Amino acid sequence: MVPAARPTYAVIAKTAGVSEATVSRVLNGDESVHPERARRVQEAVENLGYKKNRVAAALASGRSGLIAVVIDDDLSVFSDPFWGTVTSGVSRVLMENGLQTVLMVSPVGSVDGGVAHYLRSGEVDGAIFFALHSDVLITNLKKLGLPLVITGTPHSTADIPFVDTDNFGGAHSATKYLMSQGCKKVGIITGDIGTTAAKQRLDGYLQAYREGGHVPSKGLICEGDYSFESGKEHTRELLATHPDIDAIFASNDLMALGAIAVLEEAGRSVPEHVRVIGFDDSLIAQTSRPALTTIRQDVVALGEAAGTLMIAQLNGQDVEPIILPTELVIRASA
Amino acid sequence: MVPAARPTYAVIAKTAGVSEATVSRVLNGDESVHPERARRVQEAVENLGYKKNRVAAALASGRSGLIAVVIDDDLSVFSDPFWGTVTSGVSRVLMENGLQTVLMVSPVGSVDGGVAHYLRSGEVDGAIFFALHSDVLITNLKKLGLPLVITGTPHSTADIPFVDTDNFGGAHSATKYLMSQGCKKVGIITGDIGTTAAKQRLDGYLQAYREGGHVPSKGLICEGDYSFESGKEHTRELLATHPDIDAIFASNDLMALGAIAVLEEAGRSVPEHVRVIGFDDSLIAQTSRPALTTIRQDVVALGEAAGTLMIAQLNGQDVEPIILPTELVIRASA
DNA sequence: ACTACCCGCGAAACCGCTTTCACGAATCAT
DNA sequence: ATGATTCGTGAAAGCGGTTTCGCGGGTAGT
Repeated sequence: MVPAARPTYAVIAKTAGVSEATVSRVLNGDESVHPERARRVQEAVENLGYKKNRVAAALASGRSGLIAVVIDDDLSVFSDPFWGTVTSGVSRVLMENGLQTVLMVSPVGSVDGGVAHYLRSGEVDGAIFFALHSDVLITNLKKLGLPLVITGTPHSTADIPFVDTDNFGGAHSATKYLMSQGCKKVGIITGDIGTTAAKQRLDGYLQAYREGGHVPSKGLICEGDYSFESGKEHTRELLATHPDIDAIFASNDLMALGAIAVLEEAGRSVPEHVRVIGFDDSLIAQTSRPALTTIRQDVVALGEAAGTLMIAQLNGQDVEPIILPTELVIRASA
Repeated sequence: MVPAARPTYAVIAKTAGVSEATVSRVLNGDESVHPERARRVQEAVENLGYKKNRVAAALASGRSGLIAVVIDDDLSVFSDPFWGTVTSGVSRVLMENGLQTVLMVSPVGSVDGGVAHYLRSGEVDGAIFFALHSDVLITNLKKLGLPLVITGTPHSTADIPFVDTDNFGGAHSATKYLMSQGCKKVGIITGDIGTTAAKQRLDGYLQAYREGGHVPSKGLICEGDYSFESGKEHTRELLATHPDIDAIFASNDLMALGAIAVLEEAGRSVPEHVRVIGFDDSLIAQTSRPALTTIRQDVVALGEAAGTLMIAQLNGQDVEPIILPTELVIRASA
């Protein structure tokens, strides 16, 4: 026996004794259908176990119900739990709203690459991008009228909706805290300065420094790349140029661990001689020894915010960027 | 000026001077079209910048070009980079084959939940599942004829294609190695025994023990849950019941770090007094101090294998499970 | 030379849902 | 009472491809 083919509007309409148009109205929440007939349709749907064919609906309506999440695989997709976590937050919110998440892990650089084509082709109703080095693709897509959300602050704030962690505030409070603990020479290891997040964290650090009435010597600022190795390397550098350094603020936890490793190798104990503070509050912050003092950012919430912003746009609402607060988590390293 | 609407078959056909049917043939690689006409079509496609509407194609052909990746968010989706990494591997392979990845992060338990419905509704051409506690949903879906791939070994090996790391082999070689270093009392902290991976790793450990001519005392086997805390807890337990323990094999790196933390707190240095070995070779294995000796599994490859298996099925090929080898990575902890 | 095939190609049906349009009935204003 | 609106509803035209079916012409078989 062939499994009963999935029912279509035709049979729903017949068993409910209405037209297909009415079925469509009921199933799309059109209020203008007489309650009694609506009930009959609902009933037929129940009894037949009807499930709408989204593909057909998509073709007819021009809305696919798919949202692309675009991740540039140039950078640290692998091994960095950050993106996966954000994405799951996004996905959950979208699902609750009847939308599906289409994952695109691909080099995004080119404005004419496969991704760009795909997005332009109208098969998705919107796209959520993860921090990019360049905005050209974005502004380009924006012209198409495709709803967009950026996770991370875009370079040009050309009114593209975005969500981000309060990088500036987090870095500011980290630095402030170090100073309040009596540190005089606070080094910073930034992330790739091409990213706005790294830039903002640097700015927060500088601002805190200024508020303390000082200006950090140029040499206290190192540009890292978020990797463990770069944390180690720049800590060695800092140690060489500033033997009297008494604190290091690393722009992520991984580099902070690198810093701690080098410091202890060099016989400086953490936090007694040098305090170290990270950023993210990722898993490794909790498991390292000494446990890492760090700035917590809520990554799942970031994803959810991105999803929310997308939904809002699809509903035609005006949207404002969302900046999520950070929290200083004091553990053993500072 | 309105942006030129995307061209359809109608205009391609007209400019190429052929019928829409022929356009379709050319665009789907049907060999039976006269080369000359095919060329004309290709040309028209080029000139007009035509891009096929996948939604329409999906409706007409019944193939959506979408593959679902289903992740049960009951377990450790957040904070565990594993799933994200596998997924990116999957995504890349699928993309190379013109397929898109639809992410579904959702409680999967129920056979009638939203996910099950979605999969049944024929909007995806296949589904890739991540390790589940139960197989009922799977066998259920299999009846539908939906191509399936499981990442992780299913409980019933009811010929569902799956990909997995060689858990048994990895655990076996880890334990063997510890013994070869002279360890006599090797404890194991397993993962949740409800998962086949945890079970297999335990089996590998037991097998190695047996080959060494001994049988581990019951008390040397602890069931953890892959968390840092559980690594700590069970290590305390082991220390209490077996003060003379000289090695611990943890079923993942995170628990291994927990073990090290407790051991050093208790004054046992690693690896001098107690050797510790983990599983995964995740980022934390490299950054911990002492750096963790561990069993490496290639997580990206796992995802790629899953993608490959899916493609093979879609092409109607017979598929065999894929088991990826592991590698012992010797660092400082053992 | 005549029938039997095969091959390349176009016409048209079709996939299942959405949406426009127009119609008849009911409601309202004058 | 009459014309103007409004309202619920169904018929039908898409949405943009895919695929079946059959036709005409060329090739092969006898």
